[in-house]
Parts: sequence; C-alpha cells; structure tokens
Amino acid sequence: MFALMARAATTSDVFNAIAEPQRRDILMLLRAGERPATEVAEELGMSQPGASKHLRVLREVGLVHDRREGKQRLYTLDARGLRSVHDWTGGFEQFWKESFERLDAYVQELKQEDRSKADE
Amino acid sequence: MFALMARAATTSDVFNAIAEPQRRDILMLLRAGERPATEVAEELGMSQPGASKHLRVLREVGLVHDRREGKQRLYTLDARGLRSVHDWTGGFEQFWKESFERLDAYVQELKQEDRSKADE
DNA sequence: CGAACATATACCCATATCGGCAAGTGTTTC
DNA sequence: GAAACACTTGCCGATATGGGTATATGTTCG
Repeated sequence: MFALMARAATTSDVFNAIAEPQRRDILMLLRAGERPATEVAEELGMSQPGASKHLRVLREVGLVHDRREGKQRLYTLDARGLRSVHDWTGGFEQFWKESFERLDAYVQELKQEDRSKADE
Repeated sequence: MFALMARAATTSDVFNAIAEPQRRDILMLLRAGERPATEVAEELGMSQPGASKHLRVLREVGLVHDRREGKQRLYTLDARGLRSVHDWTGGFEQFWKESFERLDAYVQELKQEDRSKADE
C-alpha cells in the first residue's frame, strides 16, 4: 500500500491550489469582497457544483473562509497563504533581474575579446 | 474532439510547472549555477529519467535553458517566468497585510455593539 | 411539516500526471 | 566502427483532477 502517489494532493498545497486558473479567478474576484457561492459561480461563468468544488479546495488550503449567512454561505478571501508563494518566487528576484544584465555582460565580453584580437 | 480537459497542461503554465515540489527543488538548486542533468538527479536524490522529465517541463515553460557541453547537457536557470507568479501573488499583498487588522477591527466593532446595547 | 432556495456530495468519464523500467539517440574515445 | 557515456523517450500502472449530472443536506418561510 501507499505504493505510488501520482502527484501531491492539490488539497494540501497552496502551490497546487493556485495552479488551476479558475481558482485564481475566484481569489481575484474575492478581493472585491465577500460573496455567496452562487454569485461566485455566476460572475465567473462556472456551474454551481464546479464553483463549490473549487471553493472547497481553496478552503482546505486556507485561502478562503466561509461563514453561514441565512441560506447562503459567504466566502471570504484569506490571502495569507499566498505569502509563501510570493516569498518563494521572491527568492529568485535577483536572478530574473540579472538575466538581461548577464546576457549583456556576456556580449560585452565577446566584444572585448574581439577587440583584443584585433589589437594583436 | 476537445471534449474534456482534465486540467491545464502542466507544460503550458508556469503556475503548474512550479506546483510540483521536485521541480521547485530543481529551480532552487540551479540558483547555485548551471548543472548537468545527472548532477541534478544525484543531488536531489531522484532517478535520472525522473529528473530528465521534470527538466523537460521546466524547459517547456521556459524556466530553464539547456545547452550541450560535450556528452553532457547543462541546464541553466531562467527565472524570468517566475516574475509573473511573483507579481500575481503580489496583487494580494495588501490583503494578507490587512488580514489581522481586519480581524481586529471586527472584534472592536463587536465590542462597540456590546457597549451600545449595555447602554440602552 | 412541506415547498423553495442555496450549497455540497456522490458518481462517472476522459484525461493528465508521476514514477519505474526498458529502449532509443547523440557524443566522445579508443 | 564499437564501446562507454549522458541523457531523452516510450510505455505501463496507479491515482489525481476537472467537469457534468443527479442527488443529498441544511436553512428559511408559509
């Protein structure tokens, strides 16, 4: 048992939770404020069960909270979990900044070599 | 045809590419510099074909580049693609900063209401 | 309590994904 | 050219995933 695990459960990892475009849409929508599940489905053009499933995943990784309000269930954004992703990618900031500088430096280097050869 | 798509192809989306822990490990390793595929596999304790497959995904979304060096194939980090993820999550920064403040404000609000009722 | 409303779950299907293993491809060396 | 590397690809099996449809659950209202 526990032989093979096809992939990390989407429900246990924020990185996986936001890998799905529709879930990212939900998070963006919720920035505008709390919303009942049906409204999420309507505004994003997804089926009600579909929205419900995505909201469940987001809830399980803690990116949204829900509270009952009469017959409705209101979903609220809790963006704290996104911070880990932001921080992780931030650890590469120097590298994407350097990408072009490095290329440029390399080109300059080649030019220098050419010049040296020409001077010989 | 085009009947159902279980999920966005991992190969077309940086979000999906970094949803896999081992691929994140590879990216972190490559921050230390260019490395041949075998070394990636060894240093991260994954099988050689396994590493090769993950590197392929990273290559296809543009997070790494490869160049031939004799029999070896050297992989280099190109972190520029991570910038979109960093920017996207950055769009939520105010929300995770406000998370506690909001909660606090809410608590204060409740206290106020209690006080008002008590004064009636 | 029964109808109406708002969601969540269950179940099914087609496909994507990851890991292991076997085999194929490109490169150097003798 | 053959053997030795260094990888990449193909194929298989087990499972995760997303979407649809039908059904169950929980809440309010008359």
